[in-house]
Amino acid sequence: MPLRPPIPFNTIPILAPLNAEDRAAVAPLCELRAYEKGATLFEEGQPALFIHFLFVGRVKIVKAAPDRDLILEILGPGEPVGAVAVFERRPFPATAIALEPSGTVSIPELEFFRLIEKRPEITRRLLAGLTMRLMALNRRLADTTGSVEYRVARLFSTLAEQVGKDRADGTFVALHLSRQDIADLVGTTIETAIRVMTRWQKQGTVETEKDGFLIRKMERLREIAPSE
Amino acid sequence: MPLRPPIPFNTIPILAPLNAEDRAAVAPLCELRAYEKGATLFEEGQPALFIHFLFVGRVKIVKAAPDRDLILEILGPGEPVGAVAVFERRPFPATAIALEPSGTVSIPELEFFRLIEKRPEITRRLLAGLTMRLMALNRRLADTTGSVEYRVARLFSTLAEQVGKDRADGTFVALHLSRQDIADLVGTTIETAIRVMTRWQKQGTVETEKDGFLIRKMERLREIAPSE
DNA sequence: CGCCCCGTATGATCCCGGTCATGGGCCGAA
DNA sequence: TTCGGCCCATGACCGGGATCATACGGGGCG
Repeated sequence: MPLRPPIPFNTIPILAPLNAEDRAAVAPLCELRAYEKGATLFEEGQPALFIHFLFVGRVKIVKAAPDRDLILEILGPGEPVGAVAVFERRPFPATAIALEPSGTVSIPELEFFRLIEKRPEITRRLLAGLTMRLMALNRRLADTTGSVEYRVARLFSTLAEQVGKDRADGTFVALHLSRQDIADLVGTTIETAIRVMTRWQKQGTVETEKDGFLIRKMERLREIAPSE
Repeated sequence: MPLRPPIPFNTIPILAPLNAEDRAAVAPLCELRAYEKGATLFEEGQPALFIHFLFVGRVKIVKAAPDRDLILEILGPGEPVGAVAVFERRPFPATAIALEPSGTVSIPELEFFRLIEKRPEITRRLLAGLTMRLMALNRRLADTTGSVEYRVARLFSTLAEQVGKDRADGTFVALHLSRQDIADLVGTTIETAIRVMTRWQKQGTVETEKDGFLIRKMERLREIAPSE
């Protein structure tokens, strides 16, 4: 039962990068669908004719096992449901069932791909959006790993490459960051940031000066292991 | 200086999903380029004519600031360099400079998009690959947050929805997982996993049976806070 | 039967880092 | 000048979890 209210593009990250014009082109293809708890969105083996994006609710992906079903994943709002199968033109490899009352934006794959072949801009924007999100996520993942000391060390290595000015006694970073700033940048508390900085101060690795930092022993910074 | 040796598709996640046929189609467009330390890949404002993928080395993205350059990011092997600008058909918004001797796979954007318009399969595979990686990353990010107890609680909630069989005394999960398995699933050590399980055993939340687990107090599991 | 391996269990210890409290130096405003 | 704020520094303490060591029970197997 196709409906015609506005499509919630912004709650669907994959479609969010589309501009107004693209959206106007895509919108007529979209159906908004509602599923009750326990309803089946699609079943394993069916041809993947629709790209579904979940915008409210929760859906489980299950694979029928010999004795009992096996849940592969549980998807929430914003996530694509079965999109990979659609893109790869394969039948759905598993079954999707609503765990709660759920709503999807569903697009017939045939028309969707016909559209993006006619309007390559859309492809480009989809690729751009996905690429950006991937890079952002990668960064977030990398930045939350490792010990605090490791993260601060990476921060200063980066700063050195950025505004680093080589001097006789080391590399000077002409940037006044408060301990609080450092703590925020690496995601810790001010006390821990202070402790790291004073430790480095004492061992002559990095010194805090009036209007910046002097990195005396860059090697020392690079030697610090993630320890995780 | 275009070279013709094999393209390292597998070190470039965005291109990795392409199959042999696609690769054969894409390969002739690719140039392998080498940059010395300090060399410029492209400069801010230039039209984005090439998609670059870094397969060895390290590249910084800098934006010229009034006094000093500002490093926006540092990219490593496998990452696209300036791809978003290419996809969106905009001039490069910043400059890319090799921090180390680096190598890229570079593809002329015009020919690349001409190719994928001729072979929509490639688009589909690119979209599928990106979507899969995004979903995987999202999951990893979500699953590394919170205390161990919280993560184990989530694991069992999920299992309950999966193979949960309601009984008079609770929900039975007919799945024999060793403590080691549990530890691996939530990313901790075996001892910590054991401690959580014995704690729950004692307080009658989850009991380990011969060939599965009996969840006696599902509410208790849901009450456990992330604590982070 | 005895031996050994594997999985489970538990205690001791240690480290990292967050929280709380306290104190000192510097500076601008009253 | 004095007072209140802000930033830096330091110590005490605690909790989560990793690591190490040890112990116990149940099988398979020579």
